[in-house]
Amino acid sequence: MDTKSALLDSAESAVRRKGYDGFSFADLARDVGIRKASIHYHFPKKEDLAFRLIERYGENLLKSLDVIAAQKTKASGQLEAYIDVYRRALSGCDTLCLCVSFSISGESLNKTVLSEIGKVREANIRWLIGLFEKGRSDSSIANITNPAAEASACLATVEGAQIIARVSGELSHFDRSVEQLLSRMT
Amino acid sequence: MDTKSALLDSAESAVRRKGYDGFSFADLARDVGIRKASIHYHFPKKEDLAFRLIERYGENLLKSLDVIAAQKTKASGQLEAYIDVYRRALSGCDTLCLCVSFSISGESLNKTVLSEIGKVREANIRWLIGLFEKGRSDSSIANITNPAAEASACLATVEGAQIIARVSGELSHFDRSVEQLLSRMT
DNA sequence: GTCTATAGTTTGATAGAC
DNA sequence: GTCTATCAAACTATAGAC
Repeated sequence: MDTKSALLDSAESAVRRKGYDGFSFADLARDVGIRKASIHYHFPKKEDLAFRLIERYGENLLKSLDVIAAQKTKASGQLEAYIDVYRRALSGCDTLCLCVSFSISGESLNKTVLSEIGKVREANIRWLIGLFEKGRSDSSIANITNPAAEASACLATVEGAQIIARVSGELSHFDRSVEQLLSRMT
Repeated sequence: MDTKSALLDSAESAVRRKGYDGFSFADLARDVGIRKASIHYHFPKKEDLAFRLIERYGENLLKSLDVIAAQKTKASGQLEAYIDVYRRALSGCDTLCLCVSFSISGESLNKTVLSEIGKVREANIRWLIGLFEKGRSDSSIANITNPAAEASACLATVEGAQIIARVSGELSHFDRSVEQLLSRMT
């Protein structure tokens, strides 16, 4: 594994565990096994690291969504898989999704990073709208009248469910929060 | 206003705007108009401040919920008012609810503080379960089969909706996320 | 690419005068 | 209760050797 990728992996985990203001180059250096000054060769400023983190996160998320769309034919199965992405991202209630973690430290991030977070979220919502439109057509999800509202509510619910599980340390709290959503599948 | 309350007000706003790791005693001192060393007279350690913050937050939340329960007779009206508490807490997409902000910095908080956050959330959920039980009895909210699942989903949704609005800077994103929830009122 | 060395800030916290 | 003065530790970042 190249150092740059190792730094990104370690940083992503740290941000999702502790927030952007909660992790330092010292943590990163210790984790990857180089000196903290060396980090600046790969990412001159902490902001450069932040930008690359959210950019890579967006790329990976889109890939995951593509895989789901390719593997599951029914909307209900796609929704199930989508929720499981957020469930697994908790990894033992230790880490939140990167967007959620970044959202709290908004004042420490520059406009470029914030705008990239917005783009990722929009792509996410767009995919969800497609999902709920499909759910309305194939009738695999009950009571869909407004796919756009469903998409926003769904994203809010899985992100909020992560937060509740994270602070309580109970994965069952995540499951309880999304139970309603899953119960609409036919 | 006594200094201690002024410090708590300033600190609460700061945590909700920037997270626990994102605000410093220097910010606080500047805002309240005393020297940062003086803060330690009121709160010896930053953790003492954090604990009093979440404790006070819990007290205020319970008071708000009591007022809602006293003023609104129908469950639908109470749900509307509940969602509005979280909407107003955003205050121009500048501040999250304290529980959400604290959740991200979990690793910087001691067990006492984390446990208090848990208690506040449990009281919140308990109140919501009562609300949805009432909604099932008075039929002012549609399709309630499981009040406990509804309560967890509702809390997750309003918290997630706050995050989405916060990072996008658009209050309309909050409204879109809770639209689904509000559309079930009769 | 990674290192040592170091600059320059900022952090939470303490001691002691008033 | 609030102040000045100060501390040790942590922080991001840079310069220059290898």
